Amino acid sequence: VTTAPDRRPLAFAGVDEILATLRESGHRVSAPTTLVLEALFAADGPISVEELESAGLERTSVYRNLERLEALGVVSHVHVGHGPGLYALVRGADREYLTCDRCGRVTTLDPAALDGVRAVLHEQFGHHARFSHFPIHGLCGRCAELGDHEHGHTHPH
Amino acid sequence: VTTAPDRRPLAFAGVDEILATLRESGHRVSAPTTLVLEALFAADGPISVEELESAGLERTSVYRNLERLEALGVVSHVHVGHGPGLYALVRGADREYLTCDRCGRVTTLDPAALDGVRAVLHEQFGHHARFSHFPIHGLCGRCAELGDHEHGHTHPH
DNA sequence: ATACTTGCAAATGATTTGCCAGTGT
DNA sequence: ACACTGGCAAATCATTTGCAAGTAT
Repeated sequence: VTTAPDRRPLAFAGVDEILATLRESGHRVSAPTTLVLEALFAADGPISVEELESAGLERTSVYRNLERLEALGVVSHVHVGHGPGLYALVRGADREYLTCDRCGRVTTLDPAALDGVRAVLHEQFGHHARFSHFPIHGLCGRCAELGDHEHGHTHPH
Repeated sequence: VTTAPDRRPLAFAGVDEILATLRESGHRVSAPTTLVLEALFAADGPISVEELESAGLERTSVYRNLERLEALGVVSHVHVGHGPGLYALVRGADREYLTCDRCGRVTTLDPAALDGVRAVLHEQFGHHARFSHFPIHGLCGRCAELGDHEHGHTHPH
């Protein structure tokens, strides 16, 4: 990744805080920038560029703002199944994800919640697992109960 | 050519066994089909369509054969990082994968090897994890030792 | 003989890039 | 003013699809 200036935990209570921080850091704030942040702030989980577009934005502009905000550590994205990337605000620390291949639900977790899993993987394979960019896939409890039969998978192909 | 008496569904010792099984099941075997299977058989891990093409095949034909073979349970594919899908022969049971975001190495595991991880996830979240189609990402021991510094990631973006 | 496959071209979907006009500071 | 940003078109990349011609059984 490219530059990484000030690594302070861009945490905040609202979009205004982020905008102020950005300006103070010498970054420009345009209408799309504000709208993207507001949409991300309003969302209760990672959302797609398509959803951001519906806020009345140009797709390219959304991508460029997300890219910029991600480089600044304000935004991050996850790859869920075969779908497009899903973006979310980085609130304090990186979040990690669990997703269901059948119902598509994405569960956001505090990294500490997966320390147990990480420990097992490190012990067994010396692997340092991270589930913030590529989540843990599988079936959530509810969907698993509906039988292991073939149903309307969200992740075919 | 060996005779493989005990294996289950479409397990086998060589490409000839697979071809025979396919024909017996009423499927057609063409040159591309044979070449794709031979390339997959020769590979020691999941490989890309690009690599299969270098065996002198049409890209579209490779995709269609893989799709067909996958539907028959003979082939499966994994999504590693941001790269293209990687295909491998299904030898007996599904394999699961671990991959390093920095060096790109893909480690193939017997599903049982991840039962410990699966147990923790099931206990904590009621989640039934599967790492056969979407592997566990992170850093392998070797790459992690090289420091958590920013280097040549294979999974930027 | 006939249904299934191939090969090539064109379509799709997600994301990126080029370029020039517009604008935040 | 001037560098950074937005908008729009065109380019990539991986993968899929349409269709005419070829072929396995």
